[in-house]
Amino acid sequence: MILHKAKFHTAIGHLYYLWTGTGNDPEVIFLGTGSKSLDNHLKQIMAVSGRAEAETGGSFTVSEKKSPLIEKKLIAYFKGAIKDTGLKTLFMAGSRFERRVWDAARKIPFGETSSYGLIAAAAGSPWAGRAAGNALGKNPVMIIIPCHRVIKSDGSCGGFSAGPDLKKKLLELEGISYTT
DNA sequence: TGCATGGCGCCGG
DNA sequence: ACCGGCGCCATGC
Repeated sequence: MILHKAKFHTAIGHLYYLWTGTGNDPEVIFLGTGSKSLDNHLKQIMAVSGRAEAETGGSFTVSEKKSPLIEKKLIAYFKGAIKDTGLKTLFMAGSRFERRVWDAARKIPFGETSSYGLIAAAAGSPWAGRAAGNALGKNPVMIIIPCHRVIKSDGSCGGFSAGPDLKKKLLELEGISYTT
């Protein structure tokens, strides 16, 4: 399996991503704000695959390569031209619970918010709001899975792995403001 | 197996 | 409104 990694500049700063597939039909494996976070995710993938490799014999090669389509969609999103990137994702790490949480968060529409408790319930564990927060902190594809739309049940903003300021910025792009 | 660690939630003071 | 405490739950070491 071939994994591509690349970096580009956007309205919210540099973004680093990892992807696979073809130019017309890319699958995003990771999207984040730091090269370090990308490398960490790559490590997790290797750790997970190390176990799978024993059975399948499969392996990876990683190379630097851009995806014009991925970059175009994200830039259009930041410009406000589209409300959904429509990009495909591929989870190569993460527990069952984490994947369920990510899938639940993906369904939150542009301009709307949900809460950690509600996401936990949607993931099948109604009282696991805290754990849902942990899982969202490991969201491998920010923006594509809009975990920034998950806020605290009391209406306050809550945390964000890439920094609370960026969370507010992403929400403001959708007409939701946190002046405080 | 146990224990600490979180992007939480709720109730008191 | 702002805390502190306590309960909650999935992970990692």
